[in-house]
Amino acid sequence: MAEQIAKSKVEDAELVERRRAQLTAAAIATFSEKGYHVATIRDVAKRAGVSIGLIYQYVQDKEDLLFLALLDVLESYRRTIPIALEGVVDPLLRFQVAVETYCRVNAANVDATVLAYRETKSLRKERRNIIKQKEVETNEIIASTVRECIAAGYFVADLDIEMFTYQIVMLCHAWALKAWRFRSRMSVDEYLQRGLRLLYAAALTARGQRRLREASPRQEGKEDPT
Amino acid sequence: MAEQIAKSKVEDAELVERRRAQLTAAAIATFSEKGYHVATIRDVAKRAGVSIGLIYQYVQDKEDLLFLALLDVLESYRRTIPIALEGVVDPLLRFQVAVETYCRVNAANVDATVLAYRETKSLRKERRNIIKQKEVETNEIIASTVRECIAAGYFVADLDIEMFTYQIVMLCHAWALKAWRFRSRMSVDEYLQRGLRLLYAAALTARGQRRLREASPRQEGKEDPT
Amino acid sequence: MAEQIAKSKVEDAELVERRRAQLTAAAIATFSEKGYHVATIRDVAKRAGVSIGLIYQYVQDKEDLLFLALLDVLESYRRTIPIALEGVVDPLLRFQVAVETYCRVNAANVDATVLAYRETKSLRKERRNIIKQKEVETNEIIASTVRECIAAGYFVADLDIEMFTYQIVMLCHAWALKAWRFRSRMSVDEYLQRGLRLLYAAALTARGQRRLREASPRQEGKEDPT
Amino acid sequence: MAEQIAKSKVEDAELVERRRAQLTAAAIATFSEKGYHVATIRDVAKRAGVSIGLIYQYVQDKEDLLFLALLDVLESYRRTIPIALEGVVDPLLRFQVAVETYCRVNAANVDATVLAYRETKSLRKERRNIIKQKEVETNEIIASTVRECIAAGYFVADLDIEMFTYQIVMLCHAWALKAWRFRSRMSVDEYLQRGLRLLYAAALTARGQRRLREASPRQEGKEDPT
DNA sequence: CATGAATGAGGATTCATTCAT
DNA sequence: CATGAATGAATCCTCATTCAT
Repeated sequence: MAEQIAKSKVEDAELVERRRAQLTAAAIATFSEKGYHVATIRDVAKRAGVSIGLIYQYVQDKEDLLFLALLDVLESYRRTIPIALEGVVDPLLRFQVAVETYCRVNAANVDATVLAYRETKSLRKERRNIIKQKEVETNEIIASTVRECIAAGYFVADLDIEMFTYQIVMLCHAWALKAWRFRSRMSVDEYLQRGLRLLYAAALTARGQRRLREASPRQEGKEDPT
Repeated sequence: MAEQIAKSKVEDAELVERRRAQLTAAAIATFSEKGYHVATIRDVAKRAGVSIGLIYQYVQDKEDLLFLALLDVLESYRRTIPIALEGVVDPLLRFQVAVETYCRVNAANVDATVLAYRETKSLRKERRNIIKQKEVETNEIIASTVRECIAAGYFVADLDIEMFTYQIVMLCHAWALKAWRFRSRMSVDEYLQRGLRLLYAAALTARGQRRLREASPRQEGKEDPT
Repeated sequence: MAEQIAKSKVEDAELVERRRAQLTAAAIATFSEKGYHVATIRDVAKRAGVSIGLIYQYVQDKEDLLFLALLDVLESYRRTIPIALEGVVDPLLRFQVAVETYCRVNAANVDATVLAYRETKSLRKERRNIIKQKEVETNEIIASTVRECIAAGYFVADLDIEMFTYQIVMLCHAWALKAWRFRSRMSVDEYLQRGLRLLYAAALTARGQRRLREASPRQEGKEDPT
Repeated sequence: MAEQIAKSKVEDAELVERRRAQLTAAAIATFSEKGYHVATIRDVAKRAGVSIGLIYQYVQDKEDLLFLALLDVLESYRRTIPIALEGVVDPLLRFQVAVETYCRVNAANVDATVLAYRETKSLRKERRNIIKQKEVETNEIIASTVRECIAAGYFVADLDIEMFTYQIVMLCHAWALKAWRFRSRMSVDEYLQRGLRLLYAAALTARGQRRLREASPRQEGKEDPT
């Protein structure tokens, strides 16, 4: 959580929570739009509909705002993916749901993802590491579904799990990073399918392929888990 | 070239060339280290070993410096890859050399690549588009080797060329973007081999696999072409 | 008023009014002393006893300060002359009071008048025109008293009103512009009397001359209306 | 002369003369157009068609250029009026020719006159005094024709010579200073006639009036002496 | 003599942060 | 708690002046 780091001058914990959420949202929007350094505290205050002074009661400095913003993005993965996975038991399905959810959350927050790539370096080392740690944890959620698939014999036993997971993650990020190339020509879902098909080639066993064919129809029946 | 955009107050073309190169190098180093907005013109001047005023004789403003820096990175691909490909005829080898070169140039300029991801947005639209265009052109170099491999029957005929190329490119970029994760645990070459192996699975035909096995020994025998 | 043009970042209208007056006074003093371009914002801030940043909360840029300064001078005529004219009914007296007041306000703000002559050109065209317009309006106040004198038969019917008014105005301005010549040798009042005597020759009818002789004693009895 | 003040690094006196004239012309044009402080040495160099370095071989600093420019304007009166007066013997005619010439030179150099009003203060005191002295001398030329007119009985014996002369001078200057008001509505000659008519009222004796009527036809026959 | 590249002090302006209300 | 006026350090950029060629 953010509270470990940033101290607030306000006592009322519930209010702090609410205000911080408000400020974080404004920060993400503002920083994404203008970039962290170009955006001013005034901009954030205006967007949040509060005064400049108010901000400094819940946050120590401008960097806190950036930290809160970046943290929020990473948190949303941790919150969303497990929820989407609930009740899904088949390993291949779990893998698919995890990836799809990750990709969609990402697609729904393109600005925030780009922000993370642009401005993580603007944080002081200590906090940068926290962000990196969060990212590793998120990747781990996907990596674990990969491992399950191997255990279930859907993915080849000698799969390079680390690289495979990273390529999946980069595939999702690329949608945000290179949005200008893809967005006009295909939907996220289409993008993801085309990207995954290539990666499946390296991972799926014969059994996995069979499972995939059976599972596929289900895809259409499933509602957007975001 | 950069000259289409940035006008200099100095006449002597050869001097302009030299000074700009000097400034570009200093800009890449400085902006990479501190970030574009945090770095000051003074920083760049100091690094280049020149006065502040000198900079403004060759460049209109700070953004020009960023533009020059980003352009330089993209240009280095265009310069280097074709040179590395010279004399290489076998399509699969050409693909490999192109990718390796791309990856190595990238690895040799990690800072610059990261800079491109962070700061392209800091350019005004017009210039941002020039940068994007250059990137597309670079990707096209790789894409063309992919097409050659398909024509030669090394890669499957129904390969999703666009996605495949993009995944290759992102694989290379990821080395720079996520250096903190990989660099301590493997070399670039190892990284690239592991990453490529996954992607080859989707691309190689049986014939391509055979060709790859024959070609592989070459890898070890060949010197770094960068 | 100035508000039509310059926007302030501060809301409180009353405070804006007060601060602007403070800044305008400092600007007039500073710019008059050093000249607009030589004077620095720091100089103005110091003179006003405020911080540099404070200035930029009430003014958009340095030129705003100049505009405010020049406007203020012109405004002071519009404020002062009508007040001095209050209750004065005789046309010739009205003319005299108007001219004297104009001349005294001018003499009390020699610096500002000189500033206007020196720096009006430093304003961007739009604003320069506003200044010119104000000047025309001020002249018109005097011109109207001239017309009254003609109507009353004090001034000759075929008087070249425009030129006459302009010469009056220039006479007053010259006190400021050529202060170095006159100031050591005579008082403003004396200067004005000597200058007016020449111009009266062209304007007064016989009846006007008679009226002037009667009115003159009043001069001594009247207090300085500035 | 200017040489008393500004020292040149170049020996050849004739060349210095020529170069200075060239630079002075460029300085007047540039400073008039942009104002002394806004204009750059580069601007002047460009206008003169020489290098920046060249300027510093004939002039010590930027202020020298301003001094040279202002001096040149004043000089042109001293050169031109006596020439125009050559051969003119009648005092009233001499007065008229002097004033007309003054006014026309002034009108032909409106920019320079305005420049003098704007930037004389930008000179260091010592030089400012030289400029003032020149102005006094120029006025003296006109004042002397006034005195001649009094001696000849054309002007009233108790004429306030100083004020009268000054009003004449200001009348001429006003054409330059308030060009925006008059220029579109009348010619310089018309302007001068209308202005003079008012002032004549204070100066002319009955005899002077007669002389003026006789002399007037001359006006049309005389060519522009500028 | 002439050139113009190089220098760097100096000025306008911005904006994170504080604090009195 | 909330506000927003006030502060001033810090930055980009300009331009007079120098000096090597």
